Amino acid sequence: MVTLDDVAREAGVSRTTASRAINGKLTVHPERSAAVQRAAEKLGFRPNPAARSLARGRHDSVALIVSETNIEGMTNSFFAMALHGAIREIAKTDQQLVMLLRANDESDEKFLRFLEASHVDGAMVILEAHNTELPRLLAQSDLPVVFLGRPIESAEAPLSYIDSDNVGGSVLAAEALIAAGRRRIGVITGPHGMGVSQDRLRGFQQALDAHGLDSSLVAESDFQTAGGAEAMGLLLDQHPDLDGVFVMSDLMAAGAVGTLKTRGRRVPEDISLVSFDDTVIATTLEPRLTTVRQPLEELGARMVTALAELIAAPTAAPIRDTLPTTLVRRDSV
Amino acid sequence: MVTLDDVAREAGVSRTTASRAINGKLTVHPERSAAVQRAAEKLGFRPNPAARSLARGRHDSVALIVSETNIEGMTNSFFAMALHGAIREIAKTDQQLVMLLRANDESDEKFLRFLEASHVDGAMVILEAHNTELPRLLAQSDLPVVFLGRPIESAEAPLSYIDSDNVGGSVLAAEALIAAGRRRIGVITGPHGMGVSQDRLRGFQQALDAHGLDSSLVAESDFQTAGGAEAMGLLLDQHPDLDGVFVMSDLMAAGAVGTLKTRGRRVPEDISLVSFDDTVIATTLEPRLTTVRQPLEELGARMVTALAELIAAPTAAPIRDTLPTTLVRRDSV
DNA sequence: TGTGGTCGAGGAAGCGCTTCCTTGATGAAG
DNA sequence: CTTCATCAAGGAAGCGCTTCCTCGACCACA
Repeated sequence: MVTLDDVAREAGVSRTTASRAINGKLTVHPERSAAVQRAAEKLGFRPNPAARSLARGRHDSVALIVSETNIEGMTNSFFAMALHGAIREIAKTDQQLVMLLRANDESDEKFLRFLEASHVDGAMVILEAHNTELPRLLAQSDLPVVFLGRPIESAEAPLSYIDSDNVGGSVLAAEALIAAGRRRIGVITGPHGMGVSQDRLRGFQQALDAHGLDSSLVAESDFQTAGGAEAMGLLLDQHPDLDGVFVMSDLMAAGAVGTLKTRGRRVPEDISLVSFDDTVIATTLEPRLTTVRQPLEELGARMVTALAELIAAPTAAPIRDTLPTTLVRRDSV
Repeated sequence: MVTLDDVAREAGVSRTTASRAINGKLTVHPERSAAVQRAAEKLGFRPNPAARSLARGRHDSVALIVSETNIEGMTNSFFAMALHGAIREIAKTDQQLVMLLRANDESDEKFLRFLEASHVDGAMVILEAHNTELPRLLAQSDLPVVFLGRPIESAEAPLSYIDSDNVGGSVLAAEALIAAGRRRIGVITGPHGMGVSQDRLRGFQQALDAHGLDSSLVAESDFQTAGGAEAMGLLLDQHPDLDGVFVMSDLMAAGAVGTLKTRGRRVPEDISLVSFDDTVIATTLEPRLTTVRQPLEELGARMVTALAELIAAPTAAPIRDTLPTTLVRRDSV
C-alpha cells in the first residue's frame, strides 16, 4: 500500500504539501503541485478513504435504504434476484455493501483503479457481458473477487465463480422439447462471447446429438426482447420446418413469441418453446412459458459466503460452485 | 458523537479495556466487560467504522459491481428504475453508495441504530410502504434524509422528498377514461396508508367530480398482481355496470386484466383500463396498457442531488420536489 | 532601510480506534 | 518463602490522512 508519505518523499515535499496538492488546494506552488501529481501517478497512490474520513469527519458515502419487500419485488430480472440474495446474506454479517457502477463506456483499467480506490475487502461481480478484459485484470490484482457466472477466462486464470448448472438446465430444456415430439429444434443464444451462452449451447447440442437430431439450427442474439424477436425471424426464415425452439432467456422468449404470433405460428401447437430464467415474464406472457429456473437468490447468497471465504483465506484455491437448475413446466411446450 | 473514550470513562476502565470488551475479547473480566457494555448502551456508542478500518487495516465492506447495462435492464420495477437513476448520479460524484437492507421484520428503532452505526453522511430512502414510524424517527435524528415518494408524516415533520406528480398523473388517467366515453369508472388503489395511494386517489376523484361522475367506486389493494386480480373481481361484483377502471400499478393491472378476461369482459371494448408506472409489463401484456409514466430514473437522480444539497446545508428548509408524469397511450383505453 | 503584508511550506497535533508491550496482581509449584 | 507462570489491565504507539498554526522568504510601500 502506497501512502501519502511515499508520495511526498518521491516528490521531495512535505506530507502537508502533498496532501494539499492532491486535494487541489490553491496554496501550493504549481510546480510542486505538478511534482506531487506525477509522484502520485507513478506510485499509483490511492488515498485511504478511512483515514480521510477519520481526519475530515466526513464519510463521502450516502446510504440507499431499501426495504426487503422492495428487493423481493424485483423478481423480474436476472440481476435483481441475485442482488436480492446477496443483500440478504450481507445483512447477516456486519459488512457493508458498497455498490459500484461500471459505466458502459468506461475502460477496464480505469474501472480497476476506481475499484482499488474504493478500498473494499473484496468484490462480487455481476456483469452482463464478460467479454471484457476485466476478469483477467481482476485476477491479476490481489483483491478477492467472486463472479456470478463463469467468466470465459476462468480456464486460464485462478478465478472464483458461482454459477448455475447451465449445461444441465439446457439438457433439460432440449429433452422436454424432444419428449414433446419435436424434431427440428432451433436455439436462440446469447452472445457467443459469454460463458453462459457457451455452456447452454453445449448442453443443448449435447442432448440433441444424443438423440441424433440436427443441432445446428442456432441464431445468436443478445438476451433482450427485441433481439429475441429478430433472431426468431431469422431462424424461421432459414428453417421454415422448425417445430421447437430453445430460447436462452425469458426476455428473448417474449420477443420470440411475438414474432411467432405475427407469423401465424401457434405456441405450443405448431412450435414448442422452452426458455431460461423463470422471471415474471414467464407467467404474464401468453402462453405461459415453460422455462429453466436458476436458483438466482441462492447464487447471490452463495457469492457472499464464497467471498467471505476468499477474504479469510486469500491464497486458497479458487472457489467454483455450480448450483442445480430445474425445469418449470407451463404451457409453451 | 460519543467515542470509545467516553464509554471507557463512564465504565471506569481504560480505553484499551473498553475496546476489548466491545469486541468480545476474552482477556477482560466479565464484570468489567458488563460495565462497558452497559456504559456503551447508555451512551449510545457506535464504533466509528473509519477509525476501526484504519486501525485494523480491514474495511468490512465488500463491493458489488454491476454494469450499467445491468441496471438499465431492470426497467421493470419501480424500485429498479429509481435505483438506476440514483446509481448513475452517484457515479458522477466521488461518493460511495452503501446499500442498507431493512428487513421486513426489523423494528424501526433497531434499523435506525443500524443506520447510525453505518456512519454515512446521509440517506436516501426507497421504502415501498411508508406506514411505519421510520420517517418520523429519521426526522428526529439529524441525518440528512431524502425520501422517494411523499411520506405520510411529511406534513408534521420537516422531511425532504422527491416525488412524481401523482395527483396530476391520475387526473390524466381519469380524463383519458372519460374522453373515451366511460362513465362508470372504478379505481384499484394501493394501500390507503401510503402517500402515493392517497395522492393518486385524490387526483382521480378530483377529475371525476369535475365531470359530475361517481367517484366512489374504489377497491383497495396492494400494488401486486394477485391483489389486483382480486380487487378487480370485487369491483366487478359490486358494480357490474363498470366500463372503465384506473389501476394504480402495472403489476395490479396485469392481475386485473386476467380477471377481466376470465369474466368475459374485453379490454378495451367493454372496459377501458389505465394503469400507472409504464414498466415492461405494460408492453408485454395483451392488450398493451395505456399507463401513466413516472420519470423514475430522474427521481432517483434528483434524490442524489437533493441529498447532496441537504448534506451541504443541513439547516436549510426541507427539499420537496415533484416531477411531472405523462400519459403513455397504448391499446387498453 | 525598516515595516507590514502576502504567500508557500512544514511541524505537529489529532481524528477514533486497535493492539503490542509492559506491568501489577494472583495463584501454583518448588 | 521464593520463583514462575498466568491473567487482567493499562500505556502508548500507530493506522493514513487533514489542517491549525507557525515560520521564513519575498515584495511593496513609506
